[in-house]
Amino acid sequence: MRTHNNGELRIKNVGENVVLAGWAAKKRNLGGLIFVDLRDRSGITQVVCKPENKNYPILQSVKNEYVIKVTGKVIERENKNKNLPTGEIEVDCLEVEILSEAEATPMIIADETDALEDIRMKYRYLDLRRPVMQKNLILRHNITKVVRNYFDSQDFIEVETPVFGKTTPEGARDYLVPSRVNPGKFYALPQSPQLYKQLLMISGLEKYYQIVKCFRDEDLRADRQMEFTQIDVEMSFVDEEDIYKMIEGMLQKIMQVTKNIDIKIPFPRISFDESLDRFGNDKPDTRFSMELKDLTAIVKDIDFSLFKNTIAEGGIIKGLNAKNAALKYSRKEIDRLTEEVKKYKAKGLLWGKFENNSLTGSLAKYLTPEVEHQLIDKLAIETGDIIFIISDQKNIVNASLAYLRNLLGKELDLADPNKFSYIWINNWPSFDFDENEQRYVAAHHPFTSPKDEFKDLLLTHPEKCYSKCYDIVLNGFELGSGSIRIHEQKVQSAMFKAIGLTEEEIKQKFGYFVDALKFGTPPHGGIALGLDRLAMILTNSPSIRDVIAFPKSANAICPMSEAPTAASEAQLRELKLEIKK
RNA sequence: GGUCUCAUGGUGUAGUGGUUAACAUGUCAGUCUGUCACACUGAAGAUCGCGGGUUCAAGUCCCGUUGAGACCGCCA
Repeated sequence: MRTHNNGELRIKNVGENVVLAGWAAKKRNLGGLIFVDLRDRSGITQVVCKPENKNYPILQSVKNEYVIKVTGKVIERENKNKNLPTGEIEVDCLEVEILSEAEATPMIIADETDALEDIRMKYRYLDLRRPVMQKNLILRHNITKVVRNYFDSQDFIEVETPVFGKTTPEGARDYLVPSRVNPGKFYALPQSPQLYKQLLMISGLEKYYQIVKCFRDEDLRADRQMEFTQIDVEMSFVDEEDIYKMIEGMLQKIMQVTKNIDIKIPFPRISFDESLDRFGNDKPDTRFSMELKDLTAIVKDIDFSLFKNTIAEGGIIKGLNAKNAALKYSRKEIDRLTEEVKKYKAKGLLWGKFENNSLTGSLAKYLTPEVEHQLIDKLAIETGDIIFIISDQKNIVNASLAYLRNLLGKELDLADPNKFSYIWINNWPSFDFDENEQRYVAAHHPFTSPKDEFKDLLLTHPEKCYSKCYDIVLNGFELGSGSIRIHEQKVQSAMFKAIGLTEEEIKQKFGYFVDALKFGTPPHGGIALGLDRLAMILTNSPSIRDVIAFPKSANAICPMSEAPTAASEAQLRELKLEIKK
């Protein structure tokens, strides 16, 4: 049908007869001369038509987003457009055929559309005509292409695992699918192919990967969808080092191909505890420093009831120093930040500016010269800096300061959007204590191997156990999470008991897996990386929705198709389900 | 489950309780032979999300409701 796409013609093609097709992105009718910007996935070529051409009236009738086919000759432009790759040439039209007409679109089809997200989602097919969206999807495609090539070159096998599976008790809420053939019973959609991939290791596949859809029935966010894609990896006869190396190699390739950036490997690594200590959370944005400092020891003796009470109740006092930001943060701005940290249950935000060699601000009057000195030293305060301090229970201090750190990073332009800063967070605690359920739950999942020295403490001192678990973090986003798995039946059984499962429950929920462990299990481990998040970060998109072709809204609704919809009575009858009144 | 924000021509916004709801863009008609955000002239296009209330008077204030978004909880 066509001889060229709309992005490829150059000055060297002048004189060639070509056939182009695409959407009329823009028509400029000068009266005696018509220009049409013909757009397809590859770009835009300008078509020109003069009144003496017999097709002039046809082109006159063409409107935005009509699909047309143009036969013509490549000519050099009188006025060149440097902003367009094809800007040195244009196609002098000989024949025009309207392939399909278009109504006026509800949104402008251009990178800089003015439509808000709900309109973009409702007319997603039009939104996806925008070059910027196509670029996002193409980058995503390039990631998966690199992933497949990389793992293939490393002797991995891609294996597909079932979508209809068994409900998993730990972790996120499952999506349930009623079974018509087995009335009253339900499949669960996988939150991850965790057990399948471990079974594949037991089967002796040794190196598995899969680019796989996963499902979680939890509330959505800008970086979370109910269905999402993971790069899922599992390897046998490996330790943590082997996994780090393999994944670093993959990410290095991805950065080369998609961003033309050579990232340094190995990535830095810090422990979970260190991350919490220095950044307040387990997913630090390491593009900038501005680390948190524990000030409890320094300020413990000053006469300030807030600090005294905090310490008496077992809390801590931490702070950070925003270099050179004193001028940017007026009283009003500080009040705004105070409101922001309240989201994370901080009751207030102490601050201080360094002026004329002394600290001013909400903290100043409580400080002795001695303590002031130590503070200045600890936070490396210089003229023009502003410090923020929060005094509360440890988890509140960390959560709110971590949030404040990210917020300041954004507002002070410390987080360079063109920088990509990977870091491993490892050495995680094996368990969290669930206050609601009053029991220990697996911090990662119950198949994560404890560090060797803690294997015997699972049942006696779960709070002391650390695991062979690691997260890969990029620019403050948790990109992936993995672990060396438990391959010894004894340890697995201790782990299940530690999280409060009875023999009965273990058998009922994980019986098939426990059985499998009996028959010769290689040491194995793996990781799963969020493809959507990676694509989101690499395209500098504000939302994961910008790298998913047809995403759901925050209320788990497809704004285009309006799914989910009510089921018909007949459908429910077949499933032997009650109709919701 | 909770907190907050938003809803006004197709799209994006403005709109001190008071006349005919304003602007940009898009659409339509016309003029125009070198535009590329073409330019210029003109026109059409809104029961101000929905329901109730306060008031002489509501796009504006109040209550409810629906939808959208951000965040907390939840979720790796």
